[in-house]
Amino acid sequence: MKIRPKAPVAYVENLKDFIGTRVQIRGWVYNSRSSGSILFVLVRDGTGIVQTVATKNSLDPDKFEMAKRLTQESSVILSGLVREDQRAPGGFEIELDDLELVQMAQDYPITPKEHGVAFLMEHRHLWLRSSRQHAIMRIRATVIKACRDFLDSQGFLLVDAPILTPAAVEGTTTLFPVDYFGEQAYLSQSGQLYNEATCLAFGRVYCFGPAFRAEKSATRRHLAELWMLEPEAAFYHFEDNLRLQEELVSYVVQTVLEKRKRELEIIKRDTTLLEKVSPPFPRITYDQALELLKEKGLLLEWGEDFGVPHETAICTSFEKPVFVTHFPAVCKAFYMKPDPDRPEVTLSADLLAPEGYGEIIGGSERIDSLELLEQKLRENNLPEEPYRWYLDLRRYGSVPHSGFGMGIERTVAWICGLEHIRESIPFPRLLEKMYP
RNA sequence: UGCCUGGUAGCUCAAUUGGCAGAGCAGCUGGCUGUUAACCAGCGGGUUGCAGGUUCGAGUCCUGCCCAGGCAGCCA
Repeated sequence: MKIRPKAPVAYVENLKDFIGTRVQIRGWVYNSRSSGSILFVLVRDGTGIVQTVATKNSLDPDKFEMAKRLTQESSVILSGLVREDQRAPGGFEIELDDLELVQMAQDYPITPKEHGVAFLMEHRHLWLRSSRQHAIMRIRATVIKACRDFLDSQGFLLVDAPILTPAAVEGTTTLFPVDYFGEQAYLSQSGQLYNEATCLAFGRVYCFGPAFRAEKSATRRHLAELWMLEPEAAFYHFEDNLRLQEELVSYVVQTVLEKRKRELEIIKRDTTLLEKVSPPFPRITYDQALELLKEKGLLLEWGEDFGVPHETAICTSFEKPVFVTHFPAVCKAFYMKPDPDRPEVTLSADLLAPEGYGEIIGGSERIDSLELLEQKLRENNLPEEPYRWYLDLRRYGSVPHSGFGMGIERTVAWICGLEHIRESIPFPRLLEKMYP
């Protein structure tokens, strides 16, 4: 048996820097093909997949025998010479001269053939090892980084909101209750109200974290646990808010197109429409949206909120994301500021992503008048006591301010062209389903 | 919660009018020195979701239940 020196560890994504060098790769067997005296083992190391080739001449006989018996997803540490080879998928190949088995996997459930959604979801912890899921998770990471880079560069400060929030302030049907030292608490649905406090402290802020919705929604665009980016800015009016949104979304999309070209190819995303995402975005008012829907045969009474078919009809009428503005106060939250020229509508806007993806952002200018906010609480039958701190914000140096919440998973689903939101997050929490 | 579709081998599916439950992949054994979801030969693998009913005979028809997927409702 030949004694070989230890080679430096390389990662598949950097192999081009190691052509002609002997390296060590640590990873998992993705697939293998044997042809008697020559053997091809595809190995993934988390950064990519590389084809390794072993022959009876290149590898000791006992290691060659072991290589032949390697099963899918067995963990290995291997070394060999890196070289370019057009016959290898990815263009690089490693000629094996050493191989160490870490653990032999047995009967890996996800085979290289097709599988149904239910089976894959049941094995989500293993499904994440596939190329497609790798591509989506890398794009998700880029979306999040782009959001933060953009806001940081615009002078926004990351100030996080609490996840555990005190007893019922609004209806409790859509909240997850938790026991908080014997007191009833709830998982946060949104950081928005706390953002208003930090925005009056720091000027321009955002929070980024999970939000929890206990709604009985079992659709392809709902999650019980989702991640939200929520900027809030003092002295921002309605118009400033929309401009920030279209600049943010455009930056995120263009960054993904630039940095995740390969991943978009792996998931076969047609990027024609994504390339058009740049400011300004088209805008229609709620009233105009009703007209548009009427033309398409979808009748809606003034004051009714859109259902999924309505959102789909509106967003497929535009090539870019579209703002629907000035929603009736009756179908929006109590804190949204009424339009001074027309108090029955609010200075609110939803941003609908194209290609049928629908709402990815909801936002508004907030009520800054103490009297009006107190009146809205009464109109909505909300108790004043839990809102004492929130009312304080209008008592001590109140200013016009605006903000919005962007759903990360819906944004990722749109950018990746996913059929269902469940692929946009590592471990989706769907209606009454929490495994794995 | 309602409607629609489905549940057959570890996975993806087939099984004509109610008439012997089958294929590919995965696994195992063997073969092959450039494979590309490799290929070739062979082997093992089944409570047809569960319970009941109709029938000489049920994977197939009927009833109930369970589970899954899709659509909708709901949805700061």
